Amino acid sequence: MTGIRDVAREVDMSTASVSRALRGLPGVSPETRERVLEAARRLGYVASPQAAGLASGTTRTIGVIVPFVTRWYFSWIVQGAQDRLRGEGYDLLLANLGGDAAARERMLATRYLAKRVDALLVLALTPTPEEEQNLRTLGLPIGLVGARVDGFCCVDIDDLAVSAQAVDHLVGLGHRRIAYVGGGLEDTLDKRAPRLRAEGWRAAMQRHGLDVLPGYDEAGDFTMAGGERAATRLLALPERPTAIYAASDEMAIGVLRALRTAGLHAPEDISVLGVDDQEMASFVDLTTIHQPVREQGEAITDMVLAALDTGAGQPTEHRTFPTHLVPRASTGPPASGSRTLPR
Amino acid sequence: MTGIRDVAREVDMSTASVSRALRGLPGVSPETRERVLEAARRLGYVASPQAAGLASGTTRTIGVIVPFVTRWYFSWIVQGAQDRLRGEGYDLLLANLGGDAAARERMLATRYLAKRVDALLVLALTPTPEEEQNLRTLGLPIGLVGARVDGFCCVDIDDLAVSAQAVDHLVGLGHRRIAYVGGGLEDTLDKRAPRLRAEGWRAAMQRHGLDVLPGYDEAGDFTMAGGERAATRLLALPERPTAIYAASDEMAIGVLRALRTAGLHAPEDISVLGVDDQEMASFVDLTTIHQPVREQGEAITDMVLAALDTGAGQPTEHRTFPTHLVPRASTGPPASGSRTLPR
DNA sequence: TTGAAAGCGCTAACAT
DNA sequence: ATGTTAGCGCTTTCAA
Repeated sequence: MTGIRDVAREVDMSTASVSRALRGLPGVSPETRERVLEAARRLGYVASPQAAGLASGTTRTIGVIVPFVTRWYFSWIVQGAQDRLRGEGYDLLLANLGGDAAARERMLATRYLAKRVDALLVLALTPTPEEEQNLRTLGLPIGLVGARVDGFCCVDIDDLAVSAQAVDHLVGLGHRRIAYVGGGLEDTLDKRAPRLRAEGWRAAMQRHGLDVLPGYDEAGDFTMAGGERAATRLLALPERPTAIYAASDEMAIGVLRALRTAGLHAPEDISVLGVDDQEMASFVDLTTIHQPVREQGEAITDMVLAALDTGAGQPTEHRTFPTHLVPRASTGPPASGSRTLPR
Repeated sequence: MTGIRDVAREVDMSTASVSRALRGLPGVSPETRERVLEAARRLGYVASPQAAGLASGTTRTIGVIVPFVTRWYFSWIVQGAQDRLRGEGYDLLLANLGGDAAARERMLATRYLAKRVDALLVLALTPTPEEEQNLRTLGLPIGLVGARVDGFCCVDIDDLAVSAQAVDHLVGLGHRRIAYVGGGLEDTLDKRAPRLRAEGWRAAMQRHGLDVLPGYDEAGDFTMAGGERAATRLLALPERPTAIYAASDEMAIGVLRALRTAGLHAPEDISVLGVDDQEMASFVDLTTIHQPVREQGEAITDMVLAALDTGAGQPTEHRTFPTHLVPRASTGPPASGSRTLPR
């Protein structure tokens, strides 16, 4: 494997000068640089990141901690991050927890990543106080997506506003019995968005003077199957909702499926609304709250990269992205006699 | 940042012994090991992978080259890989091309990854002869998913058989005019699966003595939108197909959408069949060919890990996973008078 | 503008 | 069972 010494020998110079030339540092005559670059190219030389890192104290690697790679939201954040990293010369170390709490512990509560990466992106995980303390002592720029903690770069959406947009839309159509499908006990990793969206839904209901009936807050685990089960339970309620607001498109699609199984249709029988606006939503004509996901990944990466550039220790930039309603065919006015509709 | 010397000082031993103790190497008394582990834990010591790698010549990192992270198939392969890596103490370096040919060039045609990873997983990319040559000279165990090249570990499915299963099913239902929706000019990265599935479709048609009518081979770019456009073109054909076989569920769902827009229904008017069997397929009741994706990711990782363990240079294990038809409601017998059905 | 020399924090080979 | 001694392949002073 050709090393910097091979290149140095080739151009008959010291490794120090070769290193300088290759990295574009000042103090190298243009012609020398050209000769070095040419030789390096010819020999197929690539610097060992290990050796370079050991000597310079950097890794040129960004760590990304993600609860699941297979979910739409997370994969698009990663996509956005990599869009920015590509070209900046940073590699991406993917720490995929796969929903595993032990893996979370290893990544967030130890110094495992400290010597591996120059900065850290943490997706949709609000650190516990201990984790927060640990992250702080890592001494790296850290970016949080879908969380908001002082002393870290943060990017998120206003989850309370998301629910307000959803409920306002439904109320505007004439709905009064609006149920919510959100997270559940199983999602041990990301609790913030589900909680805030539930809270926002309750707040909006109250603002409109509407009651939250018993059983109207259901767990959907952020999966299609979970949404389907949740809707099935909602349909069995004595006072059936006229609209179901699900905290993700996946769950909303599950809800639609449950309706169909029950021989019901959206929006004639029940209106359904989701969150995310992924491609599938347009396919099933699902009214949803759009959030810019890829952009959030790009933004957090930019922040962290900037911190790396300026050498500023722990920057504290917070940015909340706007969301908006995308009206489609799954929501409409409640069935006229819905209040007295037989089950 | 605490280093191995801090630990050594703490237990009053040499760094060599501490290193041995920490890595579980033989030649350390049990009580010494315990003392060392305790001290390391107490000090929050984590070995620098850079220094360790530089000294040992390994990186404990596996590189994964993926065309897109946001697509269902790729994210599940990555998930499968990480399932196996977790616990084995390997990190995962994600090289996401994002569909970018320049990024492919940098990852596949240079030595960029040579000093960064111990092994490489390449997803759904058949290397060009030059790339193949380059990969070989990297001297790493290399695993290919969705490709088949001598001298590399390979995992795939039989794409010809996939199409045969699809066509056989449709012919069994009585269809004779079966169109295909596959890749397109745009998918510069992964050409193999689209090509083989197209080939398999033609072969199966021929085997059944059926003609491939003009315009029956459409490009769908492996996206929902592409599938929708392809189906729209197929519906405008003078001799409309009675069945559409799409090479992915995403495209098949796009096809269903086009049907709906045209006021048609599956399977009464036209049967639709996909490939993958992702969660969404069951939701839209799409008949499809199931392939085990996560398992392919696990398998290729196992192979490469085994090569790493045994130190065998370039192993050559090939494994083809079985696929099977999952019949659902999107396929059925052709409309009785379909042959003479007006457009 | 260039070179010499001293590490970076570990592991590995060889002693003891 | 433990310690000593060289590096691994770069970058970074400090000199020239």
